[in-house]
Amino acid sequence: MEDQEIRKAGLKVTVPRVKILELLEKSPERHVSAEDVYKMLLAAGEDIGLATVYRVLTQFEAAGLVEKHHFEDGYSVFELNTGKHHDHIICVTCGRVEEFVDETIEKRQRIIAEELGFQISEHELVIYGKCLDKNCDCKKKGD
Amino acid sequence: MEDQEIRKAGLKVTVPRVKILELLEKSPERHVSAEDVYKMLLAAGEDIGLATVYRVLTQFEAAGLVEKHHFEDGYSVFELNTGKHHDHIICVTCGRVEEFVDETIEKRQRIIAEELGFQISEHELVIYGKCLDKNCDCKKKGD
DNA sequence: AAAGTGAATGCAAAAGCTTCTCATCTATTG
DNA sequence: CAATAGATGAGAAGCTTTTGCATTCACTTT
Ligand SMILES: [Mn+2]
Ligand SMILES: [Mn+2]
Ligand SMILES: [Zn+2]
Ligand SMILES: [Zn+2]
Repeated sequence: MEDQEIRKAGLKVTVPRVKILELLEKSPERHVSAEDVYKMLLAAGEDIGLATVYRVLTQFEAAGLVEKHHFEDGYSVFELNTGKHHDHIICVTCGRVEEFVDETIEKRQRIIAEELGFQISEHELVIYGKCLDKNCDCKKKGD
Repeated sequence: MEDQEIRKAGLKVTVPRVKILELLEKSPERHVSAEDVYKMLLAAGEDIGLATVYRVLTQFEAAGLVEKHHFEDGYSVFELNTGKHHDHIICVTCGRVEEFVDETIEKRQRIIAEELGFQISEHELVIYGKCLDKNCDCKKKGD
């Protein structure tokens, strides 16, 4: 299943690549760091080096299988590329990440780029805030 | 002149702090990395350590005198805080940075945060593209 | 099915950016 | 001008990410 995607990317179908892609597809958390992936693999009993995780994620990104983001923390996070662009809003308290798309914002960006004489290649919009959800983990002080 | 701003921030008025603030005010490039600041100081004959540059910039940020951004390059850039929020569009070819504000985008963000149950603390929007300006440095192949 | 070949892997080392430690120095106050 | 809390520079250390290299592996060819 994943095999075809990997092959299509011009990469050999190896255990690390299959496991990493599976993990990205099945992980409960869509947005994971290389370290996260590495630890999850370890926990799952896989013996895959951190360098390989970085290499594979980078190759997957180049192949368009995953996307890399820089949420202001000092490290990168990866997520499966769904083919549909979206932006992010992150809770600075609990780290929860929600995704959204707003066509008005997207359109305004195209207009702005046009006005300023730029040909857009991509953009990154991240909103930071506190989630007000009373059921969120970050509200449960004593559990 | 800068002295008052530094004092107001609760910091002692020292040579490194004054020089760094002056540099940020006078630099032709608004968006500079810590390394940039360090090298410009060196070039100006000032003997200020890189660690001090980082410390001072961090303190200035905490005091609201400067802002820090993470344009996807792996390092941080700083700029004088004008008090007016703005976003950025960057040429991936020449690195030129333009600033813009779009009230429609700002408003939509507030609505989205509201809908998703977040209380916004800040946001960062960066558009990447190629500048089409024929007079831009990145178009002058043979000069 | 076995061999051959280039690609992929794991580990350790190194790189790049940023922060920390600590001995020395300095701005500020009285 | 002495006293003192705070600031500095140099280098060590910290973190994330990349790289070098010997070994292993996937895929093709016999
Ligand atoms: Mn996402
Ligand atoms: Mn700016
Ligand atoms: Zn968007
Ligand atoms: Zn904005």
